[in-house]
Amino acid sequence: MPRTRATHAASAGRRQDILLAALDCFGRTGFAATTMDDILRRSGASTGSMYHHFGSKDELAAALYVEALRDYQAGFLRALVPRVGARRAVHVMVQYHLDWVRRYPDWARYLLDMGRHANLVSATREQVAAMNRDFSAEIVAWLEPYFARGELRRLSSSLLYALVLGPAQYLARQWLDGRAGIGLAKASGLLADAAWRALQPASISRGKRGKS
Amino acid sequence: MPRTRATHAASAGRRQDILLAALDCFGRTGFAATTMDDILRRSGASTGSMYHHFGSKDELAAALYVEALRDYQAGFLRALVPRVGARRAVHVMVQYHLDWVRRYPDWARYLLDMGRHANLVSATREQVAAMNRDFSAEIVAWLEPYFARGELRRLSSSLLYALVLGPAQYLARQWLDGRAGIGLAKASGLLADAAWRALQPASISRGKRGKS
Amino acid sequence: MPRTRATHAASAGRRQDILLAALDCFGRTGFAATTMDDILRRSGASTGSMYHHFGSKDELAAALYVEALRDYQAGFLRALVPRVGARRAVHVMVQYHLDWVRRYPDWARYLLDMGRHANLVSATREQVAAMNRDFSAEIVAWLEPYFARGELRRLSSSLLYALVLGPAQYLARQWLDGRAGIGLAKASGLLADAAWRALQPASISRGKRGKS
Amino acid sequence: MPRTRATHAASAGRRQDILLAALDCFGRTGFAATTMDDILRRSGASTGSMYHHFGSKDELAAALYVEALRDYQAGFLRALVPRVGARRAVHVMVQYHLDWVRRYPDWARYLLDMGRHANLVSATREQVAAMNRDFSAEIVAWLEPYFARGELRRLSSSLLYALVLGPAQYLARQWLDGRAGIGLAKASGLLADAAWRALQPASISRGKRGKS
DNA sequence: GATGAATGAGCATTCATTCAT
DNA sequence: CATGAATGAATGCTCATTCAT
Repeated sequence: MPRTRATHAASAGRRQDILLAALDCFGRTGFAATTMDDILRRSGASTGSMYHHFGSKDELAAALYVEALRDYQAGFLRALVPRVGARRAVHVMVQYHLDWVRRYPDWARYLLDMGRHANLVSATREQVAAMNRDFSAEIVAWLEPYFARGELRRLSSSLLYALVLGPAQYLARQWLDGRAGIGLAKASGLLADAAWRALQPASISRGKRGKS
Repeated sequence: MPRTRATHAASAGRRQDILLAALDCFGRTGFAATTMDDILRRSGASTGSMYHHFGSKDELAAALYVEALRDYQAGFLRALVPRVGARRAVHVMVQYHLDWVRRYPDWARYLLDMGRHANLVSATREQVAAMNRDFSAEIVAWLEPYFARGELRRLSSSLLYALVLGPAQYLARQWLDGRAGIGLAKASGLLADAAWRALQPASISRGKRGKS
Repeated sequence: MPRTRATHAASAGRRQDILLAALDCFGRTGFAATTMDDILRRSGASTGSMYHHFGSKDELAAALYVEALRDYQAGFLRALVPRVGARRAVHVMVQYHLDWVRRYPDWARYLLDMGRHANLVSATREQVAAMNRDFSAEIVAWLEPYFARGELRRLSSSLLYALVLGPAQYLARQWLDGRAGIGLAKASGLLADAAWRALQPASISRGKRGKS
Repeated sequence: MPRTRATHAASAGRRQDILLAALDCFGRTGFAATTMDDILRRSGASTGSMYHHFGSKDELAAALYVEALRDYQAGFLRALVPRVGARRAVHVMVQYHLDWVRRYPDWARYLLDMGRHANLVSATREQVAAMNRDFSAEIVAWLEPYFARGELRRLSSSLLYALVLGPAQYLARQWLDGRAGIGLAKASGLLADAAWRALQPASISRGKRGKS
């Protein structure tokens, strides 16, 4: 995960090398189109070594996915400073998201690409589901005061994320593909503001409504 | 939707059969994991026939992509009725998007999945780029009056799409994966409204701003 | 065969077009590596038309082979003017050979390439064998007077051809591959002379012989 | 002859097995008509093993070609004993050639068949060209004294080979196809003598010349 | 832990040939 | 005679994975 080397001892090197090589390859060509050989060559490891550390391509992909997700979520939760205003709260989430993508584009790309069709070994699938559950719960708990006070609309989590992260995600995808005409940092404020508006209690623009 | 241009006789059948079979397979298992044999079996065509109509797996995927994109964009532009209010204009776009996804989930899934890593033959890549360029230009032209009158914020197209379609896209992805806790039709109004709020000229919620 | 068009009526066109296209393709890439489609494209004919005229790829190749062989042999026999001196007789054969190769390089290449592994339909195989038998017989008959008079060594036909045509053939192969440092016409006299020397009755250079 | 360079351990086995199986198959049915599966079955290797050692069918064919050529040329040069009489020198070349064909008919067949249309990977093409260049240079150097003393005609190498090896080559082809009415060993002396005559300085039979 | 030769099922694609129009 | 869509067996090659050293 975002740390580049030497997690504990110096011997974690091989494992980490492989992980990073895989990240690079998957990011470049996608999971399916990447061959174990590609990863082998890029990491400098041997076939045997590779299978010693990761039992299979799927397992490797899963380990990578968990690593990425863990880092993203941990950072996210760390950013959730308590007792800020509602507007600040929304901004924090959007900006963390864009920031993380900007700082770890490879990991972001991977997380985004693997979201669907994730070839997750069933064991990992459950682990990921749990991580997402916990993550979501913590966020909701953090937001609860704002909901309770009516400062933010209480929405189903699907809608909540769609409104808060949807625009950021959309732009992030474009940016990662080199097709966004604007930097993520620059867009950050605007997108955060849009999310903030979206979460305002309902009354805002009703006046202008025609028939619809 | 995705109707073939009915080549000459009524026998556009084979080609279309293959196209639809491919759509189904790609949607189910993804491009890379789908074998030509899967498509063969599902379409009832023979290997030779398949390669007679489409030169390769990539070409087939590209043809499918263009077909999907063409239909999405054509419908989108048809929905852009002129001279409606600004609010209505924004709603139209969001709702068309969600509607299309809801009515053609297979095509939507395919378009979404192929967005990145698109194995597009270089010839097709250019065609797609041109389609997107034209499409974007028409939308911007349609919105121009609203920008001019100051009814909608004039933003770069990246940001514009991020704000308008971002949330819808986010939810659509979840829905297509069966992970959205809500129907697309039901969410439509809310997401459209959020987009509308996002595009309001800047002053709206400034009062509540702290320092940020 | 070496005539370019219109053997009889104007309708022989298609057949001849195909034949020539095949010759060209086989010569370029070899029989096995040439696809029926290559020939189709080059000849402008359609699949059906092609199979109407020639039942199969092998049959086409066989027809071509017979055509080439017939022309080569007919010309050869025509060149065998009677009652010339022994030396002249030998020269005639070598020079005809080189001349034919030089004038019909494509046909020569084909004949040379198909000599081995000839995918000849069994019917054709027999026909070719007969043609060769007759051809050989006529040559031997023509040479008989020289043998009888002791002006040329009487050798088995294998050896005879090896001595007479071997050098010419060797150079012809190189020339057809663009690897001969000399023109065929220029080499003609020298090779013919070598053949003539080779066929002299045995005594010539004995004086110089050591033990061998 | 074609012994592998015995890589390291005694286990050069697999590679050599495949090489020999390929030689056999190519010789039997020709390069194009031989399938990788044929070679697989005959060698007892697995698909993967085969492609581990040789990257492709073409590469395998090229490796085989180089092996054959190397052995032929090395043996040839070894046979060039210095300071023998001119006649003996010519005999040595012709006889080595026929001898090699007789002792390694499979390799000879392959070399002969692959001469044209050689599917040589471009890397190999250059290597082969270099081998031929060097080989030719050594032969010419060896013959130089005879040329200098006027004991042999100084000819371009194309012509030289055509005269010396042409007849032998012609007969060898027939013999390899089972169509020569005579054994190679038996023909050897006669063909060598013909080459010797051919290389004599020009004056020999001029007296008999008519007009020509 | 590391190495790399070996495995073999599976894949995209080719291509001679057939046949309905 | 001509056309070209359709056929499907066969082919070269890939690639995740195993295993002996």
